[in-house]
Amino acid sequence: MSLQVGLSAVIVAVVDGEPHVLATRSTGPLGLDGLPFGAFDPEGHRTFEIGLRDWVQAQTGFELGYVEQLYTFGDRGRELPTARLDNVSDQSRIISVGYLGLTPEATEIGGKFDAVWRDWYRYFPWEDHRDGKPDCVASDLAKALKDWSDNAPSNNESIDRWTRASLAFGLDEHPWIEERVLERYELLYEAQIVPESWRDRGKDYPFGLGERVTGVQMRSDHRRILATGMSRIRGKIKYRPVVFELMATTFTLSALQEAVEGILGLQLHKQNFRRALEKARFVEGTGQMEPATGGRPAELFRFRREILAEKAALGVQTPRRK
Amino acid sequence: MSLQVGLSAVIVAVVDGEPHVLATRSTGPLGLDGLPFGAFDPEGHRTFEIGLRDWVQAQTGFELGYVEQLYTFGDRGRELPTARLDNVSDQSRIISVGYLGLTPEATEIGGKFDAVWRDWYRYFPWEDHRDGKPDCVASDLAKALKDWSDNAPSNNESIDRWTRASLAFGLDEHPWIEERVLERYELLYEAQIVPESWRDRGKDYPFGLGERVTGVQMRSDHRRILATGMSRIRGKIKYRPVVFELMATTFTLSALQEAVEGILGLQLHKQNFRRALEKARFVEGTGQMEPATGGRPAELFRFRREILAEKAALGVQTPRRK
DNA sequence: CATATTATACTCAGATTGAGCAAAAGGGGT
DNA sequence: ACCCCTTTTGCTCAATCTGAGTATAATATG
Repeated sequence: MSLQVGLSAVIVAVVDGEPHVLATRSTGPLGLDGLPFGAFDPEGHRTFEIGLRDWVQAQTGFELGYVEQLYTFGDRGRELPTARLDNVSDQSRIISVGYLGLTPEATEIGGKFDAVWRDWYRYFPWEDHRDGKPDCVASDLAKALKDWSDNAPSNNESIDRWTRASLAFGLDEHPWIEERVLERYELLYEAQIVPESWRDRGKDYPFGLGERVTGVQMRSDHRRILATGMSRIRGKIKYRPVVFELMATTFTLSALQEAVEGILGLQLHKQNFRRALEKARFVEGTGQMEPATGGRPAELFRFRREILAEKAALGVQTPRRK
Repeated sequence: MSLQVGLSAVIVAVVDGEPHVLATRSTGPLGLDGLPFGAFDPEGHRTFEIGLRDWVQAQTGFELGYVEQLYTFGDRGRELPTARLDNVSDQSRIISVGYLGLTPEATEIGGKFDAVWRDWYRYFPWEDHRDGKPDCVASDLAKALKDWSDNAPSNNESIDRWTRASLAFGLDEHPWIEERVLERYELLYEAQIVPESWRDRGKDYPFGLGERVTGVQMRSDHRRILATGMSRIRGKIKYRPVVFELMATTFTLSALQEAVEGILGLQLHKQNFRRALEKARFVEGTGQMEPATGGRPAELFRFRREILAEKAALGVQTPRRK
């Protein structure tokens, strides 16, 4: 039997401190959002990455900068029977190679590719802890997960479910671990709290929980791929200076901090964040000032790209506030 | 055009502090070592991981424990024209999904699958820095890389080459960064120091450097996949407690340290290594003793698997000695 | 019973981290 | 001009962690 291979892309940009992803809009019968997705053409492209760049370029008009492979999804169980993916016949498609791309600017999208930038918390409202634990976690999801645990077939299973849920979502005194985005989404999928769980089995979604709680669903397994991308970037930001791929050539330290905070969904301690930046020698001041801060003008900084080569080149530290 | 998808596995075990990988022995006309490799059968297996487990089980008789996806290789440029891969016709093969598997014991291999455990430094002699920088790096490879830099077409290119080489291999005062295994291998490939570079272009290997310096080659791009696996495990060991997947249920702290040292190719500071283990509460003593240490008997410890769930569950810290 | 060998315990200075306070430099209104 | 608000930037301090070294304990060996 033959397989077709698709490429899917999680393309991230930060707009005013809010992380956005490039999403394809509401096509097909179900009218769901999706990620940019295209077939990989082994004739035309020597590598996946070249294929991806070409195809994003052709369809959205902008050039990808930083790109890394995320994961290869080959799980037949997760397929959406009703999905119609461009250029890929459902019969043979099994595999999609996910990529993460980071761009410094959310260029407006033109061309035939009907894509828009969307706040990524639209799909994952429970992931934004910048103003403390959001209500949707603290009450609605906690309750739904509790129900799921209580309705387990055995007592052991019940305990196991609640242990996993409370660890993943930072309930019952457990700390919130921001990079476990995928783990949380998969738990919600397993607990059938998220509409995809029902849709993939051809059933109607029975819950009363709205998008405010469960987030906006995506077609096929795209929300899972997005979760993988978010996990990756949240983890990587701590040990590789990848944030700078999301910034313009110059930026204020506050803007940089807001970008990191947006990605992590957490607030950071300003003074310590800056101290860590200085110690790692990631940035250097340009004499210029940015006056429109609303207070004292801020100096504009630039990323010292040389540091990527120098020594260990660790990531940005993320000292939690409070 | 259709593609075939193969699964390749980097399966690691530590024998007496020496990391080993499962290799397939010298089949085919060239008589090269390779990694276990099999076609992915989308009909028979719902996921890659299930497929991999099944097929390793069937061919070697043992059960994989910890498994994670490494990377998907789809690079046509790296293909070996003369390779003959079992069950996969060369015509259509482009993609292979690499997996990393960790097992606590190097079970002897039986069955039709002609596999052996091999010290992984056999393929990467320059990666073992447990007794300081090895000669093959300090002299032979440094010289070969210097030649490659000097023979660059332009002066800029020459500087760029040497910068990359000295950074990757820790020359000229740069520190050795153990997890950059893949980067180093790819540099040697690019610099045509490694036999694969010539073989893949259908030429004979012209150098006088022996296997003591360039390591033992593998068929197709398997040495690159192995390098990817080594990079992954060397990086991950620091932020996830994966070493324990390589240990039996009980072990002495020295054996644990030797395993980590073997993986990283570095020596660690014993006291500080233990202090870090204690602080993270990764292990707990069983009252039992291991008498055959050659000196004072050592207590046998066990991994506290609960910690995987608890809090952040960081990795083992790796305080360098000297 | 001394010696070699390995395991384990303890100490200490320097660096790093978490947290908070204080001053500086703008804008806007009165 | 002056006060108030806001944001940037500079500085301090205690608690903890890290790197490195020293000392002692428990075996086997000759």
